[in-house]
Amino acid sequence: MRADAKRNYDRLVEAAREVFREQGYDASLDEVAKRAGVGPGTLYRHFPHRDALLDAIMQSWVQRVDEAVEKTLAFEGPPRDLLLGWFQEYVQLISLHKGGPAKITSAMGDPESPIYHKCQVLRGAHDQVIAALRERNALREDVETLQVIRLVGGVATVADQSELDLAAVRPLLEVVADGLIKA
Amino acid sequence: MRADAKRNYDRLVEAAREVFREQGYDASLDEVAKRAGVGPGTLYRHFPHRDALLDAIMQSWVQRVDEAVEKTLAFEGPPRDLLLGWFQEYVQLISLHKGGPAKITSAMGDPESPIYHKCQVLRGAHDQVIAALRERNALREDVETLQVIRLVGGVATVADQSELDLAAVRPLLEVVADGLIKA
DNA sequence: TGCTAACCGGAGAGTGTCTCCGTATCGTGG
DNA sequence: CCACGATACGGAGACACTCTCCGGTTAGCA
Repeated sequence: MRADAKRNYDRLVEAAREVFREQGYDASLDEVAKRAGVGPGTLYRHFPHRDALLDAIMQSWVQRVDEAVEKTLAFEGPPRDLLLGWFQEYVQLISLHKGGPAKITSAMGDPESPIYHKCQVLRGAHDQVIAALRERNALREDVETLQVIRLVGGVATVADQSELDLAAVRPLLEVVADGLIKA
Repeated sequence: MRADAKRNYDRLVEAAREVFREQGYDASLDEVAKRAGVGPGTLYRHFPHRDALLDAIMQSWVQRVDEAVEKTLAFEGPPRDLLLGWFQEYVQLISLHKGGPAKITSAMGDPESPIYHKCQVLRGAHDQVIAALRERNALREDVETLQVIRLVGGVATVADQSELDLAAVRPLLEVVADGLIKA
């Protein structure tokens, strides 16, 4: 890759991160190009479609996801609180910009999605947390990872679209957690 | 209202119902106008924005919602099954076309939304079902109607966006119901 | 039948997406 | 150090969608 190409690539990712955070995932891509100081042609050569840009942005997630999992697994309290804590981390992770939760949650179960592979990191994270709870025999037996992801993703999506704050989201997550924890 | 105006109004609503069902709530409004056999100007005079069209479409809901509530309240079995049955009715009601669940769920808590008042019918329906369960002392005390709506709306939204069938949605609703029913 | 308020619908401005291709730049091999 | 080919740049523009404005038309009443 030529030096100028790499420079523009990096600028575009950075600009996209900014614009998406400010205006949501529906923001104009020309705006992204403009802010990166390049023409639209350059943007579309590097990133054939919107999702490719999202994919690049999500690179930096991996580390943060790992940290969140580690923190969760180190938790010593009751299983319900562990699960609840993880849910809150997860909701924050996927709520980086407007439209994110919906995008990610639906990509999670769609191997055709351009960001499917990135989402598998999140799925693996869930697997680890769920496995830890199973070890303590705290979880209902018939639930699958994908179901948990969809439940929490649903809450995050609603929260995103209704612009709910953490205080409003928490009781929703509690209900989900209570429904998952063994009675 | 002049006869020709009413005729066009009705045609537009019917066309919108068709187009939204086929292509989702994001479909082109010019397409709706074309299918109704009128110009875009006529469409936008009758319906200043997309939501106004949705509002008109939702007119026919009221009756169906009432029927669903009645059916639910007549149910004699255990509270969990009553709640689950209602959830399924509700998800079907708001999943008339792609994008519907998200739209409705976020409008539910936003008095500024053009379809807010229509949504209050749905809210009233939830209130009735929840009141019935409270009477049986079957529900957790600290939950509010809006929270229940958001939880089920979240599941419906995810189902809509991931194109899940009823079989995939049911276990998700079960978790929510279990989290709401008194232990 | 004739009048007028109400309605119709197409042209077009504004915005966003995405492509094509002439031009500019990089970086290597001579 | 320079020249040249490969690579990348970016703006013009085709296309799609939303929404408005206004000249022409029509319904319905007197």
